[in-house]
Amino acid sequence: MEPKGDEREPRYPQRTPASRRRGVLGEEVVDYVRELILTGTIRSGEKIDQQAVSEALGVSRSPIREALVVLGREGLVELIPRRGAAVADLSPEDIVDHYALFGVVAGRAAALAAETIDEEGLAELRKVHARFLDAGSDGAALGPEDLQQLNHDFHRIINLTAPGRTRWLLRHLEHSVPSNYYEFADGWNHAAVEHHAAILEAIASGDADGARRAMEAHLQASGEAAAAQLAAIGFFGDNIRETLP
Amino acid sequence: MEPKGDEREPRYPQRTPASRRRGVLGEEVVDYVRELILTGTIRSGEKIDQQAVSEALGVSRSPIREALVVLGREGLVELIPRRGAAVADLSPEDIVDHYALFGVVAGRAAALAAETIDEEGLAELRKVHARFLDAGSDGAALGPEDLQQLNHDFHRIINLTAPGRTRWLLRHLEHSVPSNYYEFADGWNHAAVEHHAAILEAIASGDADGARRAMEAHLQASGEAAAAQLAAIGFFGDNIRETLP
DNA sequence: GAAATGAATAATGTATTCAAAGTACCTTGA
DNA sequence: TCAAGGTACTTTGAATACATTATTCATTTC
Repeated sequence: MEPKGDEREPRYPQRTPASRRRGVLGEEVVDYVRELILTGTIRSGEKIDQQAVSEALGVSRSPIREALVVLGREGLVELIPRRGAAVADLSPEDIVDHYALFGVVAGRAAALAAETIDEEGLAELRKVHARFLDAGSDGAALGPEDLQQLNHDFHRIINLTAPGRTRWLLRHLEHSVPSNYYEFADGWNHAAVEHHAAILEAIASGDADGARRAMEAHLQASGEAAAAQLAAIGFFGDNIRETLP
Repeated sequence: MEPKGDEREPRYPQRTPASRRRGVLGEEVVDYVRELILTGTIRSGEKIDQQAVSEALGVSRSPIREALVVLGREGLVELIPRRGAAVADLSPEDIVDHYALFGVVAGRAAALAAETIDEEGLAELRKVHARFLDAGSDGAALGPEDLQQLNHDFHRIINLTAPGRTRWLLRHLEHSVPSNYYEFADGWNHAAVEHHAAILEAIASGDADGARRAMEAHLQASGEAAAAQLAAIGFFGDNIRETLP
């Protein structure tokens, strides 16, 4: 049977943001659509209906269009003039590649950190890492989002030593890709702790090249974890058959 | 005296593209404004009036807004909700940093090229480089835009060996920054030839790490050239005093 | 019965309109 | 003279309207 349903299939989860602050509606829409994509709610190649999104969010098509253009630039959405927008057809290799790029850029930031970080920053880095370590061993029962936050803090402290443009690029590379490993990958927690330890050690001892390599390795592993997670939630659409024997 | 003139000051050079292909007006506007910024026509911090651009190009404000959002994401324009858009306040250090990032990403591509390039690609690379070399020595009188093109081809051949996402990022990093060194920097032609020679040699001999380092060095030098050029055209606005003794 | 053509329908890109917020200017009072 | 406050004008962001192009579906023809 086919649920012909209403006028328009409610393909997009309705959402009415609490604070509808005028002037940044486009940003809200970007986040909304990005989440739909990264959670596998809409799949690779699937078309994105402007009016449907517009109705789901209760805003006009203008902010929707802005958002789609932005996501097009991010590479998460493919825009074909006069034919509309579709979720970009990214392969697992693309995700791994993305993280490799993330790695070389974050590696550069780590190398800079090894050379320029001050005592205060280093102390903070150790503190965050210690809490991260505790969580892994036994103690405090930290949820996935806590680990998420600690991981984020760790990287942020390092990246703060980098020049503005580098931080800017890192932000962009981070956003257009899933960031919730800790809910999924099982051994990830343990692996991440080890990676962070290596990065911290290299930075603390002023070993720029070591810090770079450790960070690159960390993000390469992250890339594989991310690709696996995306595959698990069906992100890769039909291509999933390509990744399974 | 103040030329109060018409209703609105024609601050922006008028332009009515020959082929006004419907469906990509936003892109045209992006290119138009980007050029205004990178040529120093509008300076750091200067406000960008939507209606003025709209009138200059003869299109409505809708595509203008889309374009400004895109340029905001590129980091060339700063968007403040409800207050409008202004040319981003980039410093010479930001430009150098941008090229350093360009360098690590292009370096990765060069390293991959050293490992994976085939005979055909290598032959083409040599061919392009040979023409580049000729231009430097004596022979064919090549204009700046020819050199520009040869330089672009050289890098494109290398980047073609890289995965899709890497090429995507390289495209973006390239676009948001000036690319017409050859009209400006005097010794640049000579320097670029040497850099390219080193890169080519490393790639040809399969020396991935050497190719990476050579490419990074090349783009670091490019960054300094670009910063100097931008300073020369007054890109940095008032901050230019910072760069002069 | 299948392919092709054409009208009806839907969706896109751009223009226009409208309300809210910002800016500038002018008055007024100390 | 200068500061504070209010009013008029601009400009922005979002919504709506419109024209054009895709797409769909039925009809026709081979």
